[in-house]
Amino acid sequence: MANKDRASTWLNQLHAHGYRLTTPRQTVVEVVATSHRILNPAEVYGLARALNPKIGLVTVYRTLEKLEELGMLQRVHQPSSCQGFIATSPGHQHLLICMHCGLVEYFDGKDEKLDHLITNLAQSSGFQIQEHWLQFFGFCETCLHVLQ
Amino acid sequence: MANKDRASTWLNQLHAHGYRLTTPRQTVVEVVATSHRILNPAEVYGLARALNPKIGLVTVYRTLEKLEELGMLQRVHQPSSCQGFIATSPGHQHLLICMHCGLVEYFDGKDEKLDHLITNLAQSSGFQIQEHWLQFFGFCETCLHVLQ
DNA sequence: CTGCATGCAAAGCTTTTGCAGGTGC
DNA sequence: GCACCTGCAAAAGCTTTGCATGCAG
Repeated sequence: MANKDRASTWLNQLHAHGYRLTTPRQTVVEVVATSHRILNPAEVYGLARALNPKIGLVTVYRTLEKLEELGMLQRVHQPSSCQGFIATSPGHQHLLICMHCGLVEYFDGKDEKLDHLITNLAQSSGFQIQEHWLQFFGFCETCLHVLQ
Repeated sequence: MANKDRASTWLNQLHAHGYRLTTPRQTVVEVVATSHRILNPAEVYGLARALNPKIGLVTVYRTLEKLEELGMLQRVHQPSSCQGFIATSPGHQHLLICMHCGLVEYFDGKDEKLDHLITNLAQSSGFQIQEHWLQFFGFCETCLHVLQ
């Protein structure tokens, strides 16, 4: 799905959940649905203001909150910060994150070995395991060149 | 290693790095070196004050910062918060974390399959992968009973 | 027209910084 | 005794809340 389509899909979903389609919401959705990079609220605000100078930071926070609740956005924790957002991807996807520019690549987490590890861990520890994080951090090709 | 020993080991290491062994530092080390649970700065402060009522929150922050720099403590990100600290464990250890009480179990992350996955990912994405997080979240046996 | 949504301002938290006094070594 | 360390107070960030106005449906 092209990221432009993602924006309109998200707007439809917001509408389907009874939320009004206001200009500020459309702006925030436009920004985050089309981004390949992790964005924090301040970055979203900056990009949104370029499209719609009247938008307020508070609206950005409130819109991100809704998009996260509805499962379109996920919050991403990184070594340097934990207020980043990126579009979710269908299926259980793991992330490969550029520590310099925040570029995200998804990869499929379906892994028998991991399932097996979870079963073993649960058995040996007595924990009931609910979720897991598998994330890789590095530098993307573009940033590798820049950092040389 | 018993956790009591860990506290004195850490104090020795602090001393070896030229840091003075003050009462507030000893208190903070005592608290975090003996904890099996993830603690955030406010929790460390609370526990430290029970041992030494005069201690200041600022000193807690500054001591945690040093212990992290020297590699004795690691910062742990969780779905609910990202300001938790727990003792590091020798070797590359992954974490199993109780989402209710913060109890941590370490398990060895040495995994050929994971190394293989990293190699493949680096190749297909062009990323230079620097680090990864593999963490499991669930409920420990004790909390499972409490939550029933 | 009705009520949800917005944006400003202010409050609330957590974390960091400045500085005078205290204390390991 | 000197330099590092501490704790208070204040500043600095970031996020949330209150409220009057605005606008989607």
